[in-house]
Amino acid sequence: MGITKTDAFTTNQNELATLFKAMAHPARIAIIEFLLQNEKCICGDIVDELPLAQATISQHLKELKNANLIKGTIEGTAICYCLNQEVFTELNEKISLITNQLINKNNNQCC
Amino acid sequence: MGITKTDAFTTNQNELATLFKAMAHPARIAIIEFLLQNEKCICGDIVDELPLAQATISQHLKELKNANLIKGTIEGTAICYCLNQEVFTELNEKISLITNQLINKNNNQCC
DNA sequence: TTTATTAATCGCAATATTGCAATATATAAA
DNA sequence: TTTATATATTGCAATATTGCGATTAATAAA
Repeated sequence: MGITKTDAFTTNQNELATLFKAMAHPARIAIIEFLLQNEKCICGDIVDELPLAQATISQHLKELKNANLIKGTIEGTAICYCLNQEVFTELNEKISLITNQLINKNNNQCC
Repeated sequence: MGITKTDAFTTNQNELATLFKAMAHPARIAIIEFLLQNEKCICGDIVDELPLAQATISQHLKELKNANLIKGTIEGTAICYCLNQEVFTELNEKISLITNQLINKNNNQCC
C-alpha cells in the first residue's frame, strides 16, 4: 500500500525513523557535509556544488528543513542555511545509546 | 523519476544514505529495539510482537539484513536474529564525527 | 512418508520518492 | 518602474516503498 502504519508504533520510533528518512539520500548527506565544511553559513552555492537541478536541491533542502536538521535565514534575495546543532546532538545521543547497549550485552550474542 | 542519481555522489555518501534508509521506518526501529531488549537472540517472535503480517516483517528483516544491521543464524526451522555490533559502531562513529565537527564550529553560526 | 511449523518469496494495489522543466515569488539593483 | 538574481512551487513521468494474501521452501516431528 506504500503507506506506513504510523499509529502502530511509538512516537519515539516514528520520530527516529523520520530523522533517518530525512538523511536517507546521498544528496542530502552531501548537503550536510557541505554545510559542515564551511566556516560560515552557505547562501545558495549548494546548487553550484551538486550535480542536481535547482528545483531538486530546493526540495532536498525543504526536507532537511522539515526534519529540523537545517535552519534557514533570509539575507536579501538569498537564504542562508546552516545545520541545526541541537537535532544532530539528539540524534547522536540516540544512536550512542543503542550502540552502547549493544556493546554491553555482546557476550550474549549467538550469531 | 524516483531513481536516485547514485553515481553523482561519493561511495561514502551513498553508503551512509543506504544505512539511514534501512533505519528509516518505524517497524525497523521497533525490530532493532526489540532485538536490543532481549538477552538472547530472537528466533521469530518478532511477528507476535509487532502488529504487522509475517510477510511484511520478513521483508523488513530482509532490508535490515541487506544493510548488514542484523545477522541471522539458522536454528532448525527457525532463524535466530541479532544486531550486528560492528555496523552500529561504525554508524555511531560517523554521526559522532559530524556532530562533534558541528559543535566545534558553532561560534560561526549565523542562523 | 505425512504433517506441522517457520520463514521467504511472489504478485498485486496503494502510495511515496526522485528529478526536472517551467513557472511563480520576492527582493535588490539600475 | 524595469531588470536581474535567488529561491520556492507546481505538475508531471519514472521508479521505489509499504503491506499483505497466497504460495513456496525447508526442516522437524509423528
